[in-house]
Amino acid sequence: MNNFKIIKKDKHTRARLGILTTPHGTVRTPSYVMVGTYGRIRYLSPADIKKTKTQIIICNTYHLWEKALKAKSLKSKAKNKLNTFLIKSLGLNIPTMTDSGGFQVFSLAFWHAKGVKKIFPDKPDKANKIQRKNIKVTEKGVYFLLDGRKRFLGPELSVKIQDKLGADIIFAFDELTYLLDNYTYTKKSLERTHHWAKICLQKHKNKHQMLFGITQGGPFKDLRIKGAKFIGSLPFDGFGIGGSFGKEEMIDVLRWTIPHLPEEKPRHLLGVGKIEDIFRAIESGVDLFDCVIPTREARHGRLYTKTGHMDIRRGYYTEDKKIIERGCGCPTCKKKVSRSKIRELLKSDEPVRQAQGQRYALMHNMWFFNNLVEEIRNSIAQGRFGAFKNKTLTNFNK
RNA sequence: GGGGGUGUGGCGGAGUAGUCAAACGCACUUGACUGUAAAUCAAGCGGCCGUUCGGCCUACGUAGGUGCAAAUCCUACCGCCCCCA
Repeated sequence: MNNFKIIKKDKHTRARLGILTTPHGTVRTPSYVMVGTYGRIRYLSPADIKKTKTQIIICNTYHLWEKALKAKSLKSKAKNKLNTFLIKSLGLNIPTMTDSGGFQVFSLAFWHAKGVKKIFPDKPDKANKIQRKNIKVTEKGVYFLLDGRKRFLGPELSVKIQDKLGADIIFAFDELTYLLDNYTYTKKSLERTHHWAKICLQKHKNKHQMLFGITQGGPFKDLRIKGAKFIGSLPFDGFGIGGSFGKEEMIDVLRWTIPHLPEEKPRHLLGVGKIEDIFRAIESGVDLFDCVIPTREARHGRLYTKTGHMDIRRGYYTEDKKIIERGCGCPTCKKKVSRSKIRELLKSDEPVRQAQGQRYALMHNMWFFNNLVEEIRNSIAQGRFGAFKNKTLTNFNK
C-alpha cells in the first residue's frame, strides 16, 4: 500500500513536500511529531492540543508497556483495525506513532552516567568509560533491571505491545549505540538491529498499522551505508533514522543514509528537533521528526520566539507586560496571556496555578514549532526554502 | 514596673567559643535540556585581587570587656516578642 505521496521536491536541496495518509487522518510533511510519552501531553486537554497545530503525536512503548498489556484489546469501529488504547488515552482522533522502546535500551543503560547524551555539541570525553550497567543486550532482546526487577524487552514483544497500543505508525525495535562505542561494538549492534528488524516484520500482522524500520550505524560511514541499504531493502512502510552522534555528524549521517532509502517512502529522523536541526533534517530529505524540546523546555520555562528563546522563570521578565511575541498567533497569545503572567503562574506554590502556567507555556511552544514547520512547508511549496531558512536562522540567533 | 526570650547575608532560618564568609530553604544570576530517568538538572550568589590552587579586606543589632581565640561568654544601650502586674 502506498500511504505516502510526494507533492513537490525542492530544486536546491533534498527537501520535499508530502502527504502521509493514516487511518486517523493525514499528515502534511515535513512535520514535527510532538512527544506524548505516556499517552498524553501533560497539562493539556485534547482541545488544547488541537489548537497547537499538532498533526501527529508519538508515544512510548516502554512507558505504556504494562498498561497496554493489561488493557482489553478494543478495535476501533472505523474501517481500520487498530486498537483504541492510544486515541482514547489522548482523547484525540489524530494520527499517532509509538516508539519501540529501543531508545530506552540506550537511556536505561547509561542513565547512571554523567555526560551521556543523544546529540553531542562537542566530542565527548573519551575518559568517560563506556559501561553498560544493569543491562544485557543479546540476540533475543534486552534484559535489564528496573526498580529491582528483572525485565525483558525484545522485537517480538515490542511489536506485540505496539499492536495493543494501536498507533498508526510503529517502529521496529532497535539498539542505539553510544557515540564513543567502538567500531566493533557498533558493527555487532548493527547486525543485531538488522536481525530484530526482520523479526519485527515477521511478527507484524496488522496491515492497518504502518511499520517503520530503523537505520543505525553510529558515526561510521560504511556502517551507516550498510545499514541504510539493508533496512531500505526490506518491505517497511517507512524508515526511522536513529543514533547518537555529534552535532556536525548528523548531516553526514543523513547524507550517507538517505540516498539508500526508497525515495517514495517517508523518512523519520528520531529524536531531533532544535530549530537549526529541523532545517538541516528537512534539507537532507527528512519528512518527519520528533523531539521533546517543545514540550520539555516549555515545562522548564523556556519559551521560543522568532528572535530566540527566553527563560520565562528568570527575573528579567518580571516587568514585561507584553504578550509573548507580537503577532504570535499561538493559543496563549490569543488569550492575551502576558509573559509575566506565565512566569507568575509557573513560580506559584499552588499546583493548580503551576499547571495553568505549564499549559500556557506548552501551548505556546507546541504551536511555535508546528507553525514554524508549516511555514517551512509553505516555503518549499513556493520555492523559497533556502531564503526562508536563512531569514529564520538569522532572526533566531540575533 | 517585674520576669523571660530574641536580634545572623535580599528574605526565612542553622550555628552558641577555634575547622565560620557562616548549613539549609527561598529569591536572584548564569548554563543545560535533541526516539522524556526530566513540572528537571548543574553552577554562582559580601567586597577586591588571582587562570587553577589561593590571597587580602569587611561582616553575625550598637558600644565596650574577658580571653591566645568571640556570631558564640560578660556589661551597658537600642529594637522586637512573650508572660506577670
